[in-house]
Amino acid sequence: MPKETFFNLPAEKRQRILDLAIEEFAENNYKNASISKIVTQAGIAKGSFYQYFADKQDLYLYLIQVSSDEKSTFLNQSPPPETDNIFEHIRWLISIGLSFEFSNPKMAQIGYRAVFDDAPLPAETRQIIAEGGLRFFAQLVETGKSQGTIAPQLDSETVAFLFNSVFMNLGTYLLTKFQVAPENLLIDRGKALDHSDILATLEEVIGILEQGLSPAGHLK
Amino acid sequence: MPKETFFNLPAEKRQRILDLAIEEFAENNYKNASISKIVTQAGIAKGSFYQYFADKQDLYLYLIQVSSDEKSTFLNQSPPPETDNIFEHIRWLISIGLSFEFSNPKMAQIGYRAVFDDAPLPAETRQIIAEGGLRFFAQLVETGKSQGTIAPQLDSETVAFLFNSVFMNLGTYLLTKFQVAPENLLIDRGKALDHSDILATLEEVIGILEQGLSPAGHLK
DNA sequence: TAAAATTATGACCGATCGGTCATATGACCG
DNA sequence: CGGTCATATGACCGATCGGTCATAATTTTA
Repeated sequence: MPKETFFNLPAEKRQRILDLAIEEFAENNYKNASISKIVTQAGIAKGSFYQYFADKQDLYLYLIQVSSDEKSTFLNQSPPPETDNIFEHIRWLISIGLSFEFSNPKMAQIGYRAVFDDAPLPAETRQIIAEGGLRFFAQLVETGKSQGTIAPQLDSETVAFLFNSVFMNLGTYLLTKFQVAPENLLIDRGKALDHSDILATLEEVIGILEQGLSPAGHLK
Repeated sequence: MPKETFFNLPAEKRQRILDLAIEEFAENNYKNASISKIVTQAGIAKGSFYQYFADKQDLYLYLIQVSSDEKSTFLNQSPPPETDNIFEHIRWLISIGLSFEFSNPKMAQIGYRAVFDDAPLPAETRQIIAEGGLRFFAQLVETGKSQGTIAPQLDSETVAFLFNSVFMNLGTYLLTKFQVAPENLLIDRGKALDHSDILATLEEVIGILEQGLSPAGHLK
């Protein structure tokens, strides 16, 4: 947690530091992200930074939290679908996740790094994040099996891995495929996904998985 | 390319340096991989290293080449299947790729990093590697469409992305899922994939994709 | 064996890093 | 005004990095 001094800062200055920190940690892994660079670009003294944060990790964990909070607000903006079909549920989840990634690509990037990097997360937190994706999808798969939308003889863990692999990179893929400029995102905050071509691609991917996992074809 | 001095070294010493370098670059990205650490562990003077290699990048590019050569020998060890079905072809390709990854996990890791890291590859080389996976799969998808094994209305680029995402991480997933110990790999060099449970999982993943992409269910 | 060529060495360099600290600045209060 | 207290500063520290170079040790050649 940042020190009180940081929160006493003029909002503009505080935000400038935060923005530069987000950019630095989005572009570099934990070790390579440079405090020196942040303070130089922010136009503050090195010593000032350490009046705001205990150390590098303090800043990093704060960024993780800010990023997580931001994503939560996205999830609360639109209600979950009422259907029981897990693929409907995934459609909803992923499209919200994409909205977040499209309007906060840097924050999303920090989140990804948190999973794969050498980041100094508390062991507990790291475990939760790392297994979170797989566990979460594994749970969905179980539900899908009991609904009859996923072939029961498939290995749940493997299917969860499949989901995880695909959706992990989908945001970045769509960003490059449709050449979405960051400016457009900030304006449309949360509405960027209204582009029908993006949604169509998402639909295609989920459709392939839905058909591939359906019990119909897996009658050995 | 290493200097002649490096190749004049006693084979044992040369290999020791190479092994430590492979380990260092497998565990760290380019910037964090430390020459100082390598020479310390190898028991040679810093200056000696620079008698063998022009600089850090020289060593790195050599590792990439060694890794690439090693994988080539794997591909030449077993002949491609005679079938025209691209899923058969993928089965063959991926199982060979897994053989390589299972018996040379560190080299494979260096290859992955080459795609995602900030590695100082010649722009040309980087482009080839980065787009290689996608382009390659996209070509396969086109073939699959003309064979009638992939629904023609699907976006080839998106399907290629799907393949790429899944197979990119499959090796690591299988390594952890089946807790394969590195020692076993080195002994069985290339035979590690004989474990039927591993092959069964690979089969499951390809089966899901094959069914998901088949034209049968995509009749809109 | 003496000269020449090759290889090995580690102190040293400048740059960068995260982090510290004595000191300066300036706002607020009595 | 004087005093207090939060904030700002940047020189400085030790560690690590990639890379250099004069010199020493060793091997090869004549």
